[in-house]
Amino acid sequence: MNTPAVHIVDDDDAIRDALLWLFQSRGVNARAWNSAESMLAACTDAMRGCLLLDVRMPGMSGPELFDRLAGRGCAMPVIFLTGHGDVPLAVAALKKGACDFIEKPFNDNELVDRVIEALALDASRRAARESEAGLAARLASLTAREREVMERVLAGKYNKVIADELGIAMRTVEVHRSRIFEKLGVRSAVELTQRLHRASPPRA
Amino acid sequence: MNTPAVHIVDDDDAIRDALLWLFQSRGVNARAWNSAESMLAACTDAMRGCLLLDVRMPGMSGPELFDRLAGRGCAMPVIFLTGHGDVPLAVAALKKGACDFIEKPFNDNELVDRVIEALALDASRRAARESEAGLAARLASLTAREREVMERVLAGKYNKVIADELGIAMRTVEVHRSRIFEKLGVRSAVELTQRLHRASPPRA
DNA sequence: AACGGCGTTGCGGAAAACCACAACTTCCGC
DNA sequence: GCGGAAGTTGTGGTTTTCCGCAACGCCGTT
Repeated sequence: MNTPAVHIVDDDDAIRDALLWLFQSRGVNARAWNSAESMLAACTDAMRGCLLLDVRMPGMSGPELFDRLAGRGCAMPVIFLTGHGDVPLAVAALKKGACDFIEKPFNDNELVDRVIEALALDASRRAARESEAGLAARLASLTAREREVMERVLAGKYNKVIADELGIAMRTVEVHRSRIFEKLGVRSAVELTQRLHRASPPRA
Repeated sequence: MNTPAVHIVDDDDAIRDALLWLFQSRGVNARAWNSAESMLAACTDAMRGCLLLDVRMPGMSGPELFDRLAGRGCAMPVIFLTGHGDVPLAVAALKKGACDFIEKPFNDNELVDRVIEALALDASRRAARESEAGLAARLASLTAREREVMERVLAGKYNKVIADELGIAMRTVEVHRSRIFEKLGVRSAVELTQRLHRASPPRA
């Protein structure tokens, strides 16, 4: 049901149809909405692919929809389509994380290329999140105490020190430690740190 | 000598002077060049701050200068100034890593704000590179053999296994190991992995 | 009350890491 | 050839980690 697709949002019937035809003729799955509101209502987390949004529409505008979706945690790449070359708008959109910003009239081949890029971006992002999600689930299965211990293990502290800090016996720390490793599927503190750093790379 | 500054490149004398005056009146250090070529010739790695480039200039254009500087490894954030609202150009510039793209006529306050942002970005980037450079220098001081050992330590292998793989005695591995820790200023394998991951975050 | 999850602890031992002291070889440049 | 850097190894001993086995108390559910 939720196969990756380019999700077109445009109030102009003619343009929607033309875009649908264009993408389908190129073998790209496409769906269309005639308003930002209807798309927003239909959007679920399971939706995959990318968005192709008209900037200027009656009611909710493209950028507005973009903000709403972002606020909702939607991670699909967004490409804007605009008829009037508004540079500040384009700059603002890209700085907010839009994937692309294309002026009408557009070149069919170029548009399709950009969309395919965006679809690929979504796929790779999604793959990255998958593996993160797996780790997150495992992290969630840790008990509070185990997390306290893990924190200190990651700080490179000796079990002895950790025991002192938490006011418990060394043996207890050892038990927690091995439970942590078991639950997270790693075999050493080194692997642990690497897993965590891979999952949540430091970003400014 | 190389205090952070906004480096203005514009062929129009009047605009250059106006910009210089604007920034200096706001307490922002500024320097100016009348062509991309002269700026390129004067640019050194030690130069700090940000660039404010006119897009359209006789000879080398702003975007062209941007490319050249990027190729040379210059890391200063770049803001483009353009008189003619060219959306595809703006999109291309931002996607290539430009910091901002502003249309003339610009609002003085806004321009200054953007420049200040860019200067801050440069400062923080530079700080990040500093610490990376420190680590890189230490890594460089490792001998080839030590690097071989480090690799395997980071893989979470036992000294015993490493010794087998390298065909040397366990004791030798221990010596290398402690040398590595000493040279890199860490006290455990855990700290080591964290240092390395902090310095070079994984990016797609 | 019985059961299970969680946190706790002790004992005892195997494995691994860590360390100071001491020494040998090779290779390279002065 | 001498001095030094790098790589290598051994001895002996301390410290830490890692584990299986066994057990107790608390708490919430059934």
